[in-house]
Amino acid sequence: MLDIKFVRENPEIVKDNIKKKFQEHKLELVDKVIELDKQNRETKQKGDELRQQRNALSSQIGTLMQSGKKEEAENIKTQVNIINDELIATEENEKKLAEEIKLIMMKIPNIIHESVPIGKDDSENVEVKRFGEPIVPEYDIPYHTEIMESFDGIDLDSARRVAGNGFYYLMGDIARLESAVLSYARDFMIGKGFTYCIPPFMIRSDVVTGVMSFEEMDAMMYKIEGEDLYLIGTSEHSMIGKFKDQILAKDKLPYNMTSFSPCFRKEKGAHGIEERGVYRIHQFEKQEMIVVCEPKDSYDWYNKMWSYTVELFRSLDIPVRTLECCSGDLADLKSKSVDVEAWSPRQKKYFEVGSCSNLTDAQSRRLGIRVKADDGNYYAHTLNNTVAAPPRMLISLLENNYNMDGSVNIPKVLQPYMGGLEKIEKKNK
RNA sequence: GAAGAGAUGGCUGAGUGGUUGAAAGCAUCGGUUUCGAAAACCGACAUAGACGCAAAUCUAUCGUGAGUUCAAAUCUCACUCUCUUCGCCA
Repeated sequence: MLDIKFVRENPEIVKDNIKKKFQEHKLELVDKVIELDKQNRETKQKGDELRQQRNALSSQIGTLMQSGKKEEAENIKTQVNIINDELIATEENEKKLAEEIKLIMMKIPNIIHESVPIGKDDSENVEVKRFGEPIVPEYDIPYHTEIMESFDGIDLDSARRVAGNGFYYLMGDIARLESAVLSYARDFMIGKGFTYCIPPFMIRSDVVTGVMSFEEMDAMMYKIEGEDLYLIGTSEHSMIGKFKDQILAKDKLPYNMTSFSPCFRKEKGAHGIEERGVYRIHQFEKQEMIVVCEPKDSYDWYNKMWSYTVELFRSLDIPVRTLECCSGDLADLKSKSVDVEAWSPRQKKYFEVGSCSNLTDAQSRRLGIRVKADDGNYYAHTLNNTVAAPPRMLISLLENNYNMDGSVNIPKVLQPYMGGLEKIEKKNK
């Protein structure tokens, strides 16, 4: 969400930004919201004047009543009643205008960073850099669920019976590997100075609408029946919600946190063949990183954050690349975003395992996350990035460490979390 | 889950219908004093919005939302949260 003042004063910048994002249908919203804002301020002004009159007359009544001049007081009361009638209509108008403005402001996208490449959709995202050699072995690599099944590590059939499609039972070494990845990722981030945090896995609707759009909410969030609670789609939701309506002390910034949570997603809509297995599911676990910082520092953090994910994957010997999100593919709240993609030697291409975003002050304005300053408070900047989402990470881990005999090597750094196990062997059945 | 008590500015805390945006204290900042500091004294000290070069002014906000009233921190209702007691439970 942009500052209405900024929109009022820089309509051309806002419109250019909308064009860069190929959302021409939203261009009209800019002039519309400026007009509504004008009306709103006029209406507010009128309301303020009426309220002023009422307040002045009311205090007169007080004085008159005390000195026992009942008749005069009654006279003024009727005057106030006339003002109040007018005020009711004005206040209704104020409310209506404020709602309309907010609705439009939520649709106007955040100003993208000047470095963001211009493009229509994800096909125009730009590869920035590759880390590690993408190796394709001379032998075939099976589909990740097949590898897991060969270790008796997954039971999708039972999961379907128990919870339906989009859930899994992980078992044995695979389940342990998932935990190992999470623990390793957690410790990795603690080593980078981040504070480990386990947040609530459910949040109230006011937090939900603060952190995402209605469309996203409908497509992602599970609601708890009979309660004003939703299952989080990512720990970012409860982690950023933690700061809702807070005025933060300057010397407490930055808040850099790494949080663990299960993530619940409806995943409305159809998906392709490559999204079978554990690639896209209704429930998965994730280690996340969240930063709330001074506006001037947000791009430093942005660069640090994605590079931490790259470093983590490289420490597991998984080749990765970074893919810059182009203007058209960038979510409205984001100023800049980069995907970290891991190499899949089976598909012979990279696939998304993490996403790092700087939302600048768009999210904090929406949620009221401010920084206390002597000369007026201002909005903090918020960023989020995936450290590791184990189900997807397992895919890349299994594929990149798969041996011809069907065994999978455990990367050195994970071995302590696996009780020293160096290799997962195929179960002969 | 049941009953009771409560929610006021950065903090403590007064305030039960009418110059109360809110006493007092603490903290913080500026000044006087001092060689310097402490103490003392004087002063400043919420947020958001409108208008304006600025100063000033006006409006809203005492957990949230609604209601009663000419007028609400103060009365009514709902919700949220906190505390106490009981119950239940990892």
